[in-house]
Amino acid sequence: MIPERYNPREAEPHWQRMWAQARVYETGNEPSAKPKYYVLEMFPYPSGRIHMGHVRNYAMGDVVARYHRAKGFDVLHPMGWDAFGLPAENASRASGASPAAWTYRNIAVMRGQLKSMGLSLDWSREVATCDPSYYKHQQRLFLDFLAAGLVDRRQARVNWDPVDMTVLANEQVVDGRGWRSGATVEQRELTQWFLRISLFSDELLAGLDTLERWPEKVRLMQRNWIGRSEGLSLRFALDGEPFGEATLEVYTTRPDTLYGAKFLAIAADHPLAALAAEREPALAAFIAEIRSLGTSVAAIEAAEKRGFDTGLKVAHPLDPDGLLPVYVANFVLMDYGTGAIFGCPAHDQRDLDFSRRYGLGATAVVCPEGTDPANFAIVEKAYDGEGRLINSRFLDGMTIAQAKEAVTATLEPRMLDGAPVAKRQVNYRLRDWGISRQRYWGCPIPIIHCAGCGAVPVPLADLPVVLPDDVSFDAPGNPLDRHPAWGQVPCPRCGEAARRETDTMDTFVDSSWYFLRFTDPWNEAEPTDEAAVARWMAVDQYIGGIEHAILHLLYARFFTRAMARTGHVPAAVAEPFAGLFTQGMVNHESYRDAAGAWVTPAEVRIEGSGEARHAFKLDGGAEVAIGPVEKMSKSHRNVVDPDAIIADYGADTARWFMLSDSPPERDVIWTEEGVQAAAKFTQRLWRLVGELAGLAAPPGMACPVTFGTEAAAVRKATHGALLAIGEDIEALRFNRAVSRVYDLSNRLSAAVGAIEAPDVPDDLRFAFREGVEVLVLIFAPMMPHLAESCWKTIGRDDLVARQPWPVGDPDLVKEDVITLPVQINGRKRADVTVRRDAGEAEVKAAVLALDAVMRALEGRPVRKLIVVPGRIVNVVV
RNA sequence: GCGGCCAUGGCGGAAUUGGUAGACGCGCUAGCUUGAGGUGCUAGUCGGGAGACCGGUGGAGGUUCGAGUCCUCUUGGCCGCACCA
Repeated sequence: MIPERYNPREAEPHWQRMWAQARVYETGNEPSAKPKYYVLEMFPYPSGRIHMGHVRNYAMGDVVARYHRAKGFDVLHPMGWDAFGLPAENASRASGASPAAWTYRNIAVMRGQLKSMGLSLDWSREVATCDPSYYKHQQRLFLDFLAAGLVDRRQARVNWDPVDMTVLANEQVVDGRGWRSGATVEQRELTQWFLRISLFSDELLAGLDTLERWPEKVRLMQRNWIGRSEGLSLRFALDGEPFGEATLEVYTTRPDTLYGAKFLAIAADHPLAALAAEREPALAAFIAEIRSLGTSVAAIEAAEKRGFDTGLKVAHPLDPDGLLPVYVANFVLMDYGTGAIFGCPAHDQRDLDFSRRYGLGATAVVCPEGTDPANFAIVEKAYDGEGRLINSRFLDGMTIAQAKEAVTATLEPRMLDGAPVAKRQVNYRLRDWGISRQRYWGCPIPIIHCAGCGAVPVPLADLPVVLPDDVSFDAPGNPLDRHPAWGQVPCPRCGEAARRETDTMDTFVDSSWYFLRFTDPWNEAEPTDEAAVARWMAVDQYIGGIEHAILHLLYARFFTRAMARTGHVPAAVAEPFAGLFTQGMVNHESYRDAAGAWVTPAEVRIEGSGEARHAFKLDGGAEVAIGPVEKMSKSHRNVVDPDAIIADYGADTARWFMLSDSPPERDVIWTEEGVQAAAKFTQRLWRLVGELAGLAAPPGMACPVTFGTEAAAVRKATHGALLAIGEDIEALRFNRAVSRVYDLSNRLSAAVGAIEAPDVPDDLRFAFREGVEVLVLIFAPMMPHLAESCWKTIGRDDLVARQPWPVGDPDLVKEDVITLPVQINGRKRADVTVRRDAGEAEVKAAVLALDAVMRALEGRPVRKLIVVPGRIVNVVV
């Protein structure tokens, strides 16, 4: 009988219905004796359709979820939508549909696509951040943060995106351009709401050390982003107290180089610069010029150190006779440290560049060990290495660390204008998080501005502040500002006419706590339920793209702490994500026609291979140039649509291919050959399982007492694969897990092929039953639909999705006799077969008796004989 | 500029974490089968050599009985931050 082909188009929807009916993937919050496991993939933005990156991300998460479910865990595996954001407004502007209608339509489409992937998600916990039932709680959190002092409202120079007409966080400015629009960012003064993440700088930094299951790369990026530095705040006496100012304060991490100071430099925005500019028009012009360059790409690339002498002088704190000039300089930042520095040209490259331009000199005060100070001169390159102090009076001969300590100890007790000259200070690069956005499609900030009472919180009973439906996008800027009625409300405190805050929150706020909401999404009264959070948090395995290494993950870590402080998260939950995995991208070849236009893979036919590989347009047959392999992107049109692949080959094939070959953290190249191979393998498994169904014992046969050679070999392969694949999945090495399935199917296939007699003995029939069940169960996390169909074929009438993970027996994998490689001088020259538990002496004797060893020795004596038990033997001649 | 990662057959990659380099897949070669909508099977596939054997993990050194794995230098590629005092 010719076995029928496996038809995923029929089987996949069938099993998806069966799973849904049996509600196998829904997880309640009622108490359970099982250990919990929370696996989460970064939730998608509902852009319209899922892409291959989603398929890869969710296939990985689903393997982890299904494996842990089989291992006996209570698994939480939810899904939702990061649904606020600019594209909805842009779509609205283009099509006229409201952002809400556009977003919910996209969610419906994408939910259907995710369901067609057969993911074991608990859809009963689905949330969308744009839904009032979600953002109501976010507004509550904002108000609680405000009451707890974690929110600030202040004037701030902000990054303004002139195309999107909105404020951007520092993190959203990439090379001086808006992360979304690509427009050159301008600086503007606006009143903004800030979340005071900088209060947690130290905690967020220290917490990184506890995140052992995070990639080192991500921890390092966050460490650098927080940017802790230890230094000294130093107050210089201003000569003659200009403008009534007695001192100028600078921040330095190198107080040891104080005797090398040649000048002070202040930022263009420094208050002293403004005062000096009032009496010096040329300085005012210089400041205006610096500001106009702002953070533009041109300014950063030019990177030329420029300054303007204010004419002010300060006294050197260790040399009262020495006066230093004060410059306004373009490379000094107002929002780091005190906005002022002292310049030591010999030991800082920027200071040296500046000094050389303005002829301020450079005195070396640190000399590398082993170099004669008399011959040590700084010309073009500043020296920032280790060494001993020179030209520094009482510091001479000290190491840098000793000199830092000596300067600090000398100046700390000294007073100047009623305050210590020096103060130890820790600085951070991390700034507070400006969350105000002048957009419609975001979470409204629940504040009412009253002329008499100021910024008044919306009473909790009035939440949510719901976005109005009737808005238009025919003018740039924020439609909420232009809405005739929405913003006009009475002040909750005095009852006078007042105005709603029309700014909405940065969408990164929405994604900073969704993983907490998933623990109890049904809770209408509170953002979270303490017991549910305690039960499910932390997320055991979080999976997503490396592009979120800093922003999203840092904000989520901050929110977890801020919510703990405001009573929404138990204090025991220190970190939100115990394990983090960042998966690679999905790449594809790109194609361009003769006119240079990008052509999609679906429009192309490939012929030949290697050098003779050519691509032709399906329509017309014209040859198209095969371009480099790069990230799938709309702009280069090198995208493959998951829907088309699932319709063609089935979800299991797409999932299997996404998990094959490339290690999950690395980029994978989507190829037609790869999909074909995956599709062929599904059919091969189907045929093999069909054959084994005819040869294997019925389910539940008692284990025979003894096994013959063939049956033992089958069992060895089965249990070997089972033990290995469990380790691979737990370590997220999906590519190796895939190769184990190939390997086991090859071995079972060979065993079937070796059968000669029509009567299969009982021991082998048992081994085949065990083998085929294990085979199906170990590929089930990756190809769950095929697994269900195979399970039925082998006479099981329950669901694979409900089966426990089988238990491997390590004893079956071991052999009674083992073959050890024998090296002579580190090179493999022979094999030796010994009993598994043979002692060292026995192994040595066996090795020395080998023909190959005697030949290789050629009568020379053995200098050393190393036996690594169970591994290898090395003969040193 | 500062910080980090990576380099293994024609290709994606594996290597029990210092112990037989190239598992598994793709591609390719040969043969058989099938015979028209994504076939299937068998054998081979790092290089040299008929062979025993010799060489081989970007390059050069080193540590070690033993190095793809550890150390130093070097070449190439990728990523993050970017005037942070």
